[in-house]
Amino acid sequence: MRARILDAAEAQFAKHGFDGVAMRDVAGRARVDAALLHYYFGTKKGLFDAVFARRAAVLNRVRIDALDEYARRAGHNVTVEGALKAFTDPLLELAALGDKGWKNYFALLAQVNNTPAWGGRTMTRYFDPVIQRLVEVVRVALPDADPQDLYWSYHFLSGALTLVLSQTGRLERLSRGLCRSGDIEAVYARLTPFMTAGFLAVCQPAGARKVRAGGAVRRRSDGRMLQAGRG
Amino acid sequence: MRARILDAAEAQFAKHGFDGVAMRDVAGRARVDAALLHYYFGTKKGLFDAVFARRAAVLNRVRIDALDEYARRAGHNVTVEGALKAFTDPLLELAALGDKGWKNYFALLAQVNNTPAWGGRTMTRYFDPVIQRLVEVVRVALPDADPQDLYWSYHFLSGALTLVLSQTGRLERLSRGLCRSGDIEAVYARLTPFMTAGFLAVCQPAGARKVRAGGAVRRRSDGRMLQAGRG
DNA sequence: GTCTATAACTGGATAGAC
DNA sequence: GTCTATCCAGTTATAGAC
Repeated sequence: MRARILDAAEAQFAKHGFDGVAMRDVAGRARVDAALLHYYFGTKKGLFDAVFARRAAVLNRVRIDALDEYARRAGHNVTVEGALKAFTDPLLELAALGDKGWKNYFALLAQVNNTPAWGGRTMTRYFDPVIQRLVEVVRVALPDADPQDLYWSYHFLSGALTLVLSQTGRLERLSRGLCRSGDIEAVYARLTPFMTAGFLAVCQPAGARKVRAGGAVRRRSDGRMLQAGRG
Repeated sequence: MRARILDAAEAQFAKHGFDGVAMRDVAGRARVDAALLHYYFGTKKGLFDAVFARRAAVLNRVRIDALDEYARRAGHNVTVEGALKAFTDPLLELAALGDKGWKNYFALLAQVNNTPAWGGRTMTRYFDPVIQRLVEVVRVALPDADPQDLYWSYHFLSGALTLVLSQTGRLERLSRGLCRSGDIEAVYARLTPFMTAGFLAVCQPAGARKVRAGGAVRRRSDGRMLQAGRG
């Protein structure tokens, strides 16, 4: 019963946000009486928090496990790519299950992650430990990286990942049907390579960085970029 | 008067989203009578659309101009980095002005971009032309790139860019004050290098791609990734 | 634990005076 | 163009029967 309410609330909050959802709607979709929601969860905010916390716990466990497992197996041979895969793959696997609940939850995360009023606080409260663990593991691969570069790089990854899972239909429209945003296989094939290259470009100290052909970048001492070659 | 209402509405919608804002609040902050909002904009949705459209027009003009200008000057020597800079720099410059209005607007964009119910449609309606132009210009640098790879890469960029501008305070908290999300100089220094590397890693056809040391990736025919070396 | 009824309030929107 | 007054639909939340 509790679960049915949480499922319905999750779907509605994911689609319309906290303020766009009426307790009545949730009760109707869950096919329970409206007063029950208050009996179980007290307030609307209580219901929302319960929705948010339920899968956060699961998500954090599988990701922390994946990161620990990867760090243990890789030892000193940790790579940026391996660390990022350990962080994102468990999430993509859940998204690929076809489970409506997880898809809704990820769409909810995308909204919260971009909600100025309280989104930052909420994401911090629930997800900081796993992200700090990710940064730790990446640091094994890039021991000389500037922490600021690592955090900014993660921030870029976070934005991309949440938008990918946000189910807005944006990509379909933009690509005129060429890409489907629910196509997790397509994300698997591209997200980690993209992000790995990004992390390396930003976080690898200048001395250790290989200069690549075409569009090589070099960091100046003040942190601004200079474009090498023809601009 | 219209402008004062739009400014107040922009700030409120940016912070709390469409459903989190009351017309009364907007009227109060704009210090005008509540009935005036309906006189000028008809409905709440009419007000929201006016807010959204106002700066979209400005943003589209400066970005299209920057892309055209860059394509003209670079000719056949277009680089991915140059194209991405032409696309993002005008936006970052507006964000760096210190103008509260633009900051609010970008936070609003971040929310809309991640709103499942109608965000995709809205972003498409207002911003598709400039993005198609970006893809066109990037294609001059990567003529053999698969369009799907380009659209996915843009999707990643879009998510990162909107989160960066979303003003949630997330980055501050995560980095324990080491980074400030409003620090546009820091974004300048990192966003383009990160995204350029990502685009090249994903969109450069395998034949033309240099294999990099450490964490090299190869695409299989089915699009899945294989990690080279120790995983 | 569950449902009925309703309190208490806030929301968008409008009619009509000036 | 602007403001007063108000309508009324929809909201969260609770009291109390069963």
